[in-house]
Amino acid sequence: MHFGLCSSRILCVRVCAVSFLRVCGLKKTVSMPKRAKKNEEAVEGETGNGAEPAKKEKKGKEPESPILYEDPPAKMTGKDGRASNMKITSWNVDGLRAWVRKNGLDWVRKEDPDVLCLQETKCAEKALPSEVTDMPEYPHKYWAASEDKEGYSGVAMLCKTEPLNVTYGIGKEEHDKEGRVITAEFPSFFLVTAYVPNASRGLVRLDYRKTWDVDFRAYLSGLDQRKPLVLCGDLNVAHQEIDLKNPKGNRKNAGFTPEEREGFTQLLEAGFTDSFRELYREQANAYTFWTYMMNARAKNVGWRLDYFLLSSALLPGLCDSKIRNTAMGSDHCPITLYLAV
Amino acid sequence: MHFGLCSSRILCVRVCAVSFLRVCGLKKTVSMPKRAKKNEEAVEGETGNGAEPAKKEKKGKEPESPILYEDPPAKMTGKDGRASNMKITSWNVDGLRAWVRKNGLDWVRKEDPDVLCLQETKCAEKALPSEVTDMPEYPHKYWAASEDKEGYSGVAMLCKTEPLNVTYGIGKEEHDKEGRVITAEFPSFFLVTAYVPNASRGLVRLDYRKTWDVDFRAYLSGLDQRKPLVLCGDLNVAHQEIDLKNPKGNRKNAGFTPEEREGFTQLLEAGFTDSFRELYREQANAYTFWTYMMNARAKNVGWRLDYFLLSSALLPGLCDSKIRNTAMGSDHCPITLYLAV
DNA sequence: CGTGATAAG
DNA sequence: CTTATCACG
Repeated sequence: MHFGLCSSRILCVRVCAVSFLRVCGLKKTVSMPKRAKKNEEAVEGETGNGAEPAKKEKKGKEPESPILYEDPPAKMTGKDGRASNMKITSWNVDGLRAWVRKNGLDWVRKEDPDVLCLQETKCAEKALPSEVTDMPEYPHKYWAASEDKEGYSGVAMLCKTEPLNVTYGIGKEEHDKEGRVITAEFPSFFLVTAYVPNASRGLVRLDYRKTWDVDFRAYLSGLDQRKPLVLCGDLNVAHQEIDLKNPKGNRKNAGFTPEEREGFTQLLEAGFTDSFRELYREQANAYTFWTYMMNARAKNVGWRLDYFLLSSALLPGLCDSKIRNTAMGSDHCPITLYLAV
Repeated sequence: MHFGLCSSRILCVRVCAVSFLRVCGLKKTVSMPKRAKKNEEAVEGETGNGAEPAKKEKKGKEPESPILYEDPPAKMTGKDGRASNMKITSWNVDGLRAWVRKNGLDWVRKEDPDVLCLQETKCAEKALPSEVTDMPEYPHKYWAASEDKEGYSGVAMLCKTEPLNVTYGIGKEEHDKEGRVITAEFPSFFLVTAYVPNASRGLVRLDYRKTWDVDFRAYLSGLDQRKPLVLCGDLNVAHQEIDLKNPKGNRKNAGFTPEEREGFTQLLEAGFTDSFRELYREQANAYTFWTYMMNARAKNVGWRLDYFLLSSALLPGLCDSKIRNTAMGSDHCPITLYLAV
């Protein structure tokens, strides 16, 4: 086989074909080492949260395999000195049944959070595997599934202690048929887990997403007036350039359009804080999602799409916000919040 | 867990749910040995064709794992003493691409027939794997695919020597849109390979099947008047009780209804001979299909659905008709005909 | 149970 | 690439 004159056209075709799958920045390589090798920068990165610090100067090619660290231990006290007494994990599992088969629950048992929030369960309640429904560690379990499309979307919340109250959706008919939001009220805060609608390939659902962003923000602000809140989940947007490997190539792709990024900015302006970015201001290469295609995860060509956002009243109790990028079982990794409440 | 009073209802539900999937005669067992163990009858069976001889007297429970033999060598001469000079293999591959992944072609290369007929290829011509389209052993390849339903039905014929002529379908518009028949003309005979329409669960397509049987028989008779023929493929019927493990339970199921069996009988009455049954009159437990469900193949709970039928003029040259029940890669096994032409 | 198609990410 | 669903067997 030879390429010759038409190689640039072939490249173009490839880029077009995959450009909405969040693989921008990836080049198909003949072979890749499965395990990333350490480099000097990697060692420096220990201060951070499972990824290298931002490079001071971008020169030449990026390394093919930015390292994925073992998490350093979490900080267990807040700014105000209080000790963490609430541990929350959020994970987009990309199909709960497949994730259970891939032993995602083993990781959960080791992590042992007080509350486990799951997104993209893609599973009707009656089809839930017994391994999950039986879990005695979490006696209080809440499920939301898509009403129309079977096996689409869906979120869950598993709690060690019983919430005061649990509600589903955001109180607007047009948004509440896809099993995207569960809100649990605890004594001192609301916990909201969300799977925000994807703008989709060709941005065919971007208009809907903009409506969602407005209504969802209003919902959160309403809650926030009653009690401070934690929002976690797959917010389906990388906020800034630092939040994805290839910002340049993805400005017109779902998850990094100006509209979606602006939506996130407005959420922050409404009084919520991106806990990870609050603690790790400069941390680059810290992602929570990698497309399954093109070996993206091995090369750490990823996106930070999963977040813990906090009401300002909870900030003094923020202990740590971790990206658990070694946990496998989905195209997203879990994130964990340590909070003193 | 306990069953108690409702166990018979549970059984009923299971039977109803699977009764059209040709699993009748199967009981779900907690564990089954993967490899069948030999028994006295099995050793006797060496005379036959990969299965035990019919039991003289049925008493008590049937063995759970009738053995699957290695084929004894084929007889290589016909009744008239001529040596076999034409070897034909027929295999319902249940998805050619999956079958290639499961190394079906390795078996084919070892078997090395002069003509290879495949059914249920479920593959458009442009999607054929190169492993098949490249095969230099078979320079003459013919493909028929379903016109409307992508990935449905489809047959193929691969030949070492070029046929005089090749035609598709049976010359009736209403039957020829599903890629079910290829006819190749060789100097001294026609070779027809067919994937006969399944009557389907609930027998929803039994009426159509009856029309098919009439028209297909007329087509074959027309050919037979010009030149003797070999018909091979998945005829989607077990002719007699000996041709499936559980005749009693399947009389109302697709593949063993009186109508389908009668269609086969009329084919024989039109002058064609079931080559396997001609040579192995009493051979029981000789099947070519086992449902993937309930470990049916390990227990040899199967059906004989694949055949070589011969015009009477070819009978003197019939050397052997073999069921290759150790070949894996599909829910059907291949069959091979040795002929002197 | 398992194949292929299709939708979705 | 990988998860779901569905039709078909």
